[in-house]
Amino acid sequence: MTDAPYHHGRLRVTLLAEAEQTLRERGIDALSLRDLARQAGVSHAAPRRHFEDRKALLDALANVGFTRLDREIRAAINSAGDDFPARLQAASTAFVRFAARDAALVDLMFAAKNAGQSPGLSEASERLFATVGDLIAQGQQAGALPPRSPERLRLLLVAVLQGIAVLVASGRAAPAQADALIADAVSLFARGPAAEAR
Amino acid sequence: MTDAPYHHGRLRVTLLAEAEQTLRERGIDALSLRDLARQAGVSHAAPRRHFEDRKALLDALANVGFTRLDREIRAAINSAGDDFPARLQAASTAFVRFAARDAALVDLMFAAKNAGQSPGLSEASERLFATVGDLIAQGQQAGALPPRSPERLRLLLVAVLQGIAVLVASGRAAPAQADALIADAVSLFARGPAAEAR
DNA sequence: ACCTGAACACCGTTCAAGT
DNA sequence: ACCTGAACACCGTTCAAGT
Repeated sequence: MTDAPYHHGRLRVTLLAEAEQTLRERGIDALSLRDLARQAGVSHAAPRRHFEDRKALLDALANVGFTRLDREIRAAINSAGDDFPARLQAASTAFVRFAARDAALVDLMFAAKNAGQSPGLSEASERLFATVGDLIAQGQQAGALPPRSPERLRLLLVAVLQGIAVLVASGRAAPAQADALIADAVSLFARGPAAEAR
Repeated sequence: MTDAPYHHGRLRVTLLAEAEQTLRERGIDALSLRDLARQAGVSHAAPRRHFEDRKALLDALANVGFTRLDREIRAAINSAGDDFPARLQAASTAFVRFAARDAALVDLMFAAKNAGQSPGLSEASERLFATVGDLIAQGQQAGALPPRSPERLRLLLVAVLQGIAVLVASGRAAPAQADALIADAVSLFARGPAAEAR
């Protein structure tokens, strides 16, 4: 919050931080480059230097989202001990918590239009996927998962986690239900439904 | 395509059909009320009679999406015979096919901002959820699913299906991978991973 | 290298008026 | 009941010009 004019790299960081907050509090429709510039006390054409267009800002936001989600999931896994189901549950809970807090950001991160798009974005999402892959590998080493096709297991786990997260983010599953959902997903994944009721 | 002026209910249907096509071919950013009006040969203020604002049009689109997805999944289930895994796979495949064809529409349908919103929208999505619930009930009656907590199983299945669909829609899973994903999900769900490799 | 200010085309929304 | 046309405020994007 210095009074000095925005120079160096300050504006980019400032715009991104403002955008994150606006996205969280008022949704993606309220996100305009001109408004962000106004908030930053800068002319409406200034953001252009740091984000080529609106889409570039959105990509950068999704990027930040993937990086932060990856960090939070890693932290959750690392503080969950050695037990595989416990680690899986910790990762799932971190994902759901993230989705509940930043629902609009999750929309952005998994939007279809970001298919094979910007390399920076796919790089960030691939780091998250790699973290899930590591978790799968650990589960297989611990004998908690079948030893075949880690790639397919990884995709399936990502699908389950993302599916639960979106259900929570869109309000179709209440936070209370989310815990039960996670528990079911974990037991399904780590031991199969056979362990649950057969 | 009559030459008569747009009256009666024709304009609403026309606008919706145009919007569906634009959404599919050019994405949600290309969807503007003014442009739709232009395509329909009508003044830019005319759509207002049928859609109060842009959000109302988007809600209607999501509504159409849920209704159509439900219909396609029902059809797939009904033509898949009596075997539960076969029905589950047919439903999953129909979902993925829908997502691959209408990726942007799927984004819209499961967007976070449609939380507890318009009653019409939640009604349409609940019909889809009910179809999944029926499938779960069939699976339990056939003894292919554990007899407890059908509600939780339903939510979990919706999460898995939606997760796979979004992975496909966003290009993070190739159509070829989607089949393997579905097969894994089906075997995980219908028999547990224990049946796969243990 | 970074930002400003004017300009352009486009948009959503509103409203008095037409048929 | 449904549509038109003008109007308003806002937006993304471009570009010559400033520091």
